[in-house]
Amino acid sequence: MSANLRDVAKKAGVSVGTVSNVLNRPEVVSPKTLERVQKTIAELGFVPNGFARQLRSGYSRTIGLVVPDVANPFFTEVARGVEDAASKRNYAVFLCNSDESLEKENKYLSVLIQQQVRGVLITPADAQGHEYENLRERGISVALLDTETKNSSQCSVSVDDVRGGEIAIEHLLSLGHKDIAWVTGPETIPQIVDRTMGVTKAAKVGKAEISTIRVTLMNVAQGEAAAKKILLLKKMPSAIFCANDLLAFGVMRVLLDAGINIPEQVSLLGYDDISFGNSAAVPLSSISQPAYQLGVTAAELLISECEDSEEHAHQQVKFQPQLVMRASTASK
Amino acid sequence: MSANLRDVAKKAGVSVGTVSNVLNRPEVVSPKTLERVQKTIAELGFVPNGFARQLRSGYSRTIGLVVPDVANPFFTEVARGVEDAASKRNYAVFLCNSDESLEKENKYLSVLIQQQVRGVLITPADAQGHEYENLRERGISVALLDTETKNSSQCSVSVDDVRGGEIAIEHLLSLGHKDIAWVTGPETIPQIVDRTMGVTKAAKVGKAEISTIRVTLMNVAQGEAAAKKILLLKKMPSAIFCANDLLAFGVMRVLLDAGINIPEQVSLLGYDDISFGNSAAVPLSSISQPAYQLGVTAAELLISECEDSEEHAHQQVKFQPQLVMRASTASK
DNA sequence: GTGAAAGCGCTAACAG
DNA sequence: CTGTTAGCGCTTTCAC
Repeated sequence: MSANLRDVAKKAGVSVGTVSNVLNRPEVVSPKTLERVQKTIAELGFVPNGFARQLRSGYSRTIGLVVPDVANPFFTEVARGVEDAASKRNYAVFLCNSDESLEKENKYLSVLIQQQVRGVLITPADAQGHEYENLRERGISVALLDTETKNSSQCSVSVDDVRGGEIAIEHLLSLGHKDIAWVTGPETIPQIVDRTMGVTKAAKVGKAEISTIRVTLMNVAQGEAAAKKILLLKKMPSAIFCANDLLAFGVMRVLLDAGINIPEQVSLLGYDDISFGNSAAVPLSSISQPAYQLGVTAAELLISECEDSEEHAHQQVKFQPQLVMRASTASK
Repeated sequence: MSANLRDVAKKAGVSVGTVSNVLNRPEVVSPKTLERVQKTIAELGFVPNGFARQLRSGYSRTIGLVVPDVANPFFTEVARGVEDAASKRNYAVFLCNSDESLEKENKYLSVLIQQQVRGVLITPADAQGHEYENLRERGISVALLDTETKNSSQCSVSVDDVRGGEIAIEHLLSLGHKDIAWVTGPETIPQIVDRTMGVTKAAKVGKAEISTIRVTLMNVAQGEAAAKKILLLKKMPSAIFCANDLLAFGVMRVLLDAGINIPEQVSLLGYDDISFGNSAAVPLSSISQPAYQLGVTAAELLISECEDSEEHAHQQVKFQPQLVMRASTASK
């Protein structure tokens, strides 16, 4: 088995306390001893046992990241941001996919409690009350990711989804579109609720007519299904706005296959601006969100809360979405 | 703070040993005591401290997953597979991105040792010796992911990359292409070495001429750079084979922008068959790998090794790649 | 069937 | 500056 603190101490001819000091407060150890102990540590390939350390100190250096699905490029980017920022602060990240199911979310939360994570970054599966009191009671910090919080007793990092919905419709309106299909996901998802609110608001102002096509999952296949429904409508809309880019890709495929030109016959607008949008059959116009930055900011906020919960002031950071115009939207 | 074993014991009027028994071997506890203790546990919302438990028992229920970059859709799929399979067995997964750097890989490995993971699933950053003796010495199981191992003392789950390279060239040869550009990554990456071997082998058999364009990272931007180099060649190849789909997307973009038709003027073939290939400007022909399945299989193998290292027989699982023909390759 | 007690490996007082 | 020591919360003999 591998070496432990006592082995190092014995071999270096010092006490365990000194070795512990070398590890945790090297500045209080004399240079000579420091060097000798460090050499021994290297020789033995000693790595401190995290459990024991954490058991003693009461704190781990791990955080949990709970997202609906890392396979969605938006969340993949977010996850990379979280991971990079956490790693910079020497934290390790547990990755959990909730698949937008409350049940899976709870299961993972309980796993994370057992693993004694220091904090949790979560994109809630459900629009309702994200209190996570059971975590807080245990001293686990929680920050909301890509979701805004109403109460100011927790941190959140989000993108203004209401504004995103607005921007999208305003863009389509500016191109002369008044008859717009809104391909959207389950109303249980907070982001969907907000974007819909923005859509409705902008449509009212601009006197546009919105027909809603609701799907159960936000992926390419469901986008294809949605497009098939649109093709059956008595009157084709002149523009289609999708709640994310994956849906838009699915819609694009089916429309092109049906011989409908984009953007000549129908304008198509996505959401998330995932990097592949650029390489699509028709480069996809989209609403861009700073995904990587979102992850970085959230991780930094969470870790700062973990490390000095006294000093820490909860923040609600809100990024602004941006319209990225490519080839898939055009004047009517 | 939250309740611990002693609190439960005191409240229930029993000893800590008994509470521990309730938790771990309920069958040895008398029904009456059992019920009383369980009620107390529920009342106090007691969740055992994982550290202490693991410190004592010596084993955690966590594994580490080290991949070059989760943002690459291929590895995202793999990661989902790993996560799903691990979660089914009640393991939590640490996610680490090595960015194809040995230094980062080592840093993460040391973090994982500290976290006392039970096993590690790794796609090595470097083609050379993946022994990971320092992990094994510590009783941490290691399985290679998307990389074949030479020695039979460890598990590996991989896809036949030599064959993949061959299939690709054979496909292009069958379409009449004899002058092929091979856009590839660093030779330090095992997958690259193997695919190149397959390419070379098939080219020799088919008497094709291969010109190699090497890039440092396997992403879209580098694909664009490679395409610019190809445009400067005195003689354009009639087909381009890229070491992954991201490179191919970059190449596609630049060629289309330069007014070159795909596949009429140049055939383009990718590798990985990521799901967006379908939605690309020209639907991308590619070599498909069972990414999700790869992740699931690797996680199951690793966990089975962790749980009974006595019984466990090391396995080298090798999946076969498959040609997926779409619109980007055609007869010369 | 239950309780007492010895650590797992480490950190953080506290003495010296 | 270094050594000694008491636990962190739990599991696991070993008595009773």
